[in-house]
Amino acid sequence: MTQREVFVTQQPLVTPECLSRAATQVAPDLLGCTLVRQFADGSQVRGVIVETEAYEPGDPACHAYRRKTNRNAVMFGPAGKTYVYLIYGVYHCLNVVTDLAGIPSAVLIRALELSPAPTLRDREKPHRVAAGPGKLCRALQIDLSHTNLWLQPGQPLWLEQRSPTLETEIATNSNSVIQTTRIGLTQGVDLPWRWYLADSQAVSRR
DNA sequence: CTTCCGATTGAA
DNA sequence: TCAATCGGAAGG
Repeated sequence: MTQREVFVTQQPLVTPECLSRAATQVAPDLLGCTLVRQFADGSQVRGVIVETEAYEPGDPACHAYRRKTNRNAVMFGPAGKTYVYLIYGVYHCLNVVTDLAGIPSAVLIRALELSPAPTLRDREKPHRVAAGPGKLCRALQIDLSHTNLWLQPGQPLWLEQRSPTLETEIATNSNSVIQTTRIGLTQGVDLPWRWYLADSQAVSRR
């Protein structure tokens, strides 16, 4: 019997320490990292993060801008947890909580390049299936039950660092990352707190 | 309690 | 340009 060994090169995890910095620092650093979704049966769907936005204290667009509520409470806690909310009663959005406890902030994951590309009977182009915060949550079956969870193996979601190849590319080529203003906001529209990988076809919008 | 609204998406 | 659809936040 011929059997081939399959070597899974798993990158180091993105740890709470790494995430315990300003959201505006973490957001660009998450580009190229992999979001892993593991289901109850052990199966996984992975996606490389290609677009992010930062939300910080003093930012009128931040859900924690006014006060601490039941919904945004997790943003006031330590870095490394999920913050999922429902938008327009239709879509869910996934955030990674950042910075020190007491500094409510988070990074919105806006788009993923799924691997392998989904083979759905979908009218959508495969590389666009997770091209948007609502779409990626739909693709990875993320809902309100996934808020306030630690991002670590054993949980439904966790983060892995960039591959050495991508790390080199991003570190070497200053044109590989684009920084612009955020999308869909009614407040804080001028803050340049959105980042995306220039080469990605999964970016929600340019 | 009532009213209003949104860090979206895709169809018209 | 605009509706869908609902949890949460604000106001009375």
